[in-house]
Amino acid sequence: MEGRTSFERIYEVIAQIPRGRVASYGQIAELAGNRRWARVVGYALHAVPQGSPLPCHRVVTKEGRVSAAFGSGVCNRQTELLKAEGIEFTDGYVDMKKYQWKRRVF
DNA sequence: AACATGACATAAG
DNA sequence: CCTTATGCCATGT
Repeated sequence: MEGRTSFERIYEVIAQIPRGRVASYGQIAELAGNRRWARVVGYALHAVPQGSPLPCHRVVTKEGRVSAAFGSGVCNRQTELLKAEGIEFTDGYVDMKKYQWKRRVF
């Protein structure tokens, strides 16, 4: 059933990000099915309503930097939230080597 | 229905 | 390191 749109798949992936971990847009896109959906991932997150259980604050750019347009969105304290989860920031960047989420194969 | 915009990533110069 | 170009999908006008 392809009734699921890219958004749905993307939301599924994001919802699976464990606490204390971060994932890049490209990674989510790849896990969702296509690595070129990175842009769609961003748009999907932008379309996420405030009451959504999606940990949108755990989504960062591949550089480990918080997206620029986050201030006007849902979680304007993304960095703070991540810090609260135990993620360390260096000069505003996250150490992706340490904190990038690796999807476990169940 | 067509065009433009947007929370990105990658390749090329 | 920076800029430009391309890919992808949904939304708004």
